Amino acid sequence: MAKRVVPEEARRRRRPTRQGVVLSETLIVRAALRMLREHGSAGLTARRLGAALGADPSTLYRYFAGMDDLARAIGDELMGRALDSWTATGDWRADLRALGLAIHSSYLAHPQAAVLTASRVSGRPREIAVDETILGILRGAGLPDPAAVRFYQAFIDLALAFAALDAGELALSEEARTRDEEMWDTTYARLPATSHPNIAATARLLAARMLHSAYPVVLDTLLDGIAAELAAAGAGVTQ
Amino acid sequence: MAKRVVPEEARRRRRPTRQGVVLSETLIVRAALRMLREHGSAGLTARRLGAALGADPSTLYRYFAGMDDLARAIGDELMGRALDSWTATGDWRADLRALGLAIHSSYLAHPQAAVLTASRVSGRPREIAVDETILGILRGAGLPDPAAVRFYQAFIDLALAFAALDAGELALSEEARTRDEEMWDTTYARLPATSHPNIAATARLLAARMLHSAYPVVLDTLLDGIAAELAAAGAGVTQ
DNA sequence: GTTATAAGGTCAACAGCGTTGGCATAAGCC
DNA sequence: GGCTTATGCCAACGCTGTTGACCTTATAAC
Repeated sequence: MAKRVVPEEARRRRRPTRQGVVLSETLIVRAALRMLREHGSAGLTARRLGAALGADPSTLYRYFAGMDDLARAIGDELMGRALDSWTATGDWRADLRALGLAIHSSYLAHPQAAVLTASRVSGRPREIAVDETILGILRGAGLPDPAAVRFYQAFIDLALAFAALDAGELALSEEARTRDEEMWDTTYARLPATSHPNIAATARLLAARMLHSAYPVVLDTLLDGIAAELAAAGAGVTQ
Repeated sequence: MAKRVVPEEARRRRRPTRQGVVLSETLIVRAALRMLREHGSAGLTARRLGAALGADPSTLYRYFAGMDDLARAIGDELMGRALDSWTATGDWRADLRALGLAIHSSYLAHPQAAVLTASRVSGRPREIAVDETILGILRGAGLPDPAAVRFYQAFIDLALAFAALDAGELALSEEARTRDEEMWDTTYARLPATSHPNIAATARLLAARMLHSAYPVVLDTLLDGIAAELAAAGAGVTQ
């Protein structure tokens, strides 16, 4: 267990490091994002982050309980950026679609960070703001509360799950990614039609399709499902 | 890079370890699964695995290029178990649904392993067998190849993405999980209705809902989407 | 101003990690 | 029965997260 972490808003004595840097939670998180981008998801270490900030590694433990806690803070930062890049229009379907894609692309903008954080619920303020927003859209569209909650969970889990999955691919090292992409040519495309008729028949389409995320496809089917529920629930709802 | 890994089928000289254990790829993978279950996803280390097998840690590098390669082998084992537990009925919708749930639950049966592997495409034989099966069901149902490929990707990515997400929750230590669940009571349920009206209004439903996976909900909407596509194609409507 | 408090910085050390190179040995081919 | 080499073991390297002890200085109280 860490000694004691003073919450950001209660910090008063901002003593600079030996090298003159004045630390703060957001400064550390930003530096961590930069390091993740430059050195990959395994490149974020306490020592390196300390060095980049001009501070001793152990200083980080004054701000976060451990590397895991730091990861959750990074996730919240990404969630906040998604919400900031989004604006409501009042059309529930367009708003949900845009918000889902915003979350997805906010995480994919920092794939190495997303790999670390996308599958963790942080419970931090910006994540809560996103939850409130989604629920508001669904209830505002006219869904009864049980359905709103059901689709809220499906929506946010879908966005996070695909963010993690797609980020995993992007976060691979250049070398590992080309090796993965070559696998389609060297392994899948060469399977004989006798043993794997369906892969052989669609190899060309598969290779082209695998370059894109499946998230938009699945998101749209989820939105279709919500629309169907709305049509069934509210008699006389225009389409 | 590791020295040279002899593929399993080319191994001839099965020399026992000092403690009498005769190693093999599957023996190592099984032991790794056991360790993951017992010690959590951070508990799988080369040294511990070596000790559990009665072998030197470095011996593992005769079988796998590194811990990452071992993780991919573990993923393939889980995929194989999913396929083994599944039987075809000829009804595309029932078959896809059962297969998706089989993959999901095969990974969730070893959440600590799933966290490590679910977001990696292994390209190993059993994973390829699953791919071939899914494509066969979709094309057999009558989908034209482009749609079959589109839904194949959506289907497998959805299964893997939710496996990873849900496994992440299950894989938390007992302590961390109860802390996460308490967060609903201590954080979400106490948000004032003035600042977070939608969360406040549905707090009860949310707490109940969050105990289940959203995967079945999303899977069913995807199957609905496939059915709609089939109906459109069957009616002579082309995309 | 002066002084007391403790926040917030540094430093050194720990145990454990993945991984490698060198070496020993025995399994199986000729 | 000897030779080759796959496969085991050992020792070591540089790295990691984390902690406890210590120092220093910004702020609050007087």
